[in-house]
Amino acid sequence: MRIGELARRAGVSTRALRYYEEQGLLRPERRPSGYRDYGEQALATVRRIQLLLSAGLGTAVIAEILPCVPDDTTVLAPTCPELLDGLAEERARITAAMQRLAAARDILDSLIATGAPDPPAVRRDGAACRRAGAGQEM
DNA sequence: CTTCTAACA
DNA sequence: TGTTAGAA
Repeated sequence: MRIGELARRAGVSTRALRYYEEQGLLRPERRPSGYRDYGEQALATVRRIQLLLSAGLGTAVIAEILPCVPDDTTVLAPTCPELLDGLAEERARITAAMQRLAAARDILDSLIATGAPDPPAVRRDGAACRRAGAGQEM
């Protein structure tokens, strides 16, 4: 199948499919026309890539994991031991990130609790108060 | 009409 | 990632 069909069936953009290829996650064949030609198994592969991406893994890690997984598996079957170690490390990174975010939230909580603007927000410089968080990209 | 590459937002 | 130009 060509890229458009795979994109529709997998629910991803053609842009993503070309990107996965660039990252070494997919290796479609080429037709004489230069068009990419994907096999049926590509659909399962893309689904696995999506699953791993949603697990927070980077394309580099996924590129290592994919070849360890049997093509016929619905999702991810029990895999190689060294792979499990890598996944455990990823889990640890997520745990660490959660703790950093929790710490950041605690600081914001204290700032919010402290600044009860009963006496209307008065600023000596008379400048306008900007809304905190504006332009935050999350 | 579909895809390709490359590049910009 | 989305999008787009220009070519096939």
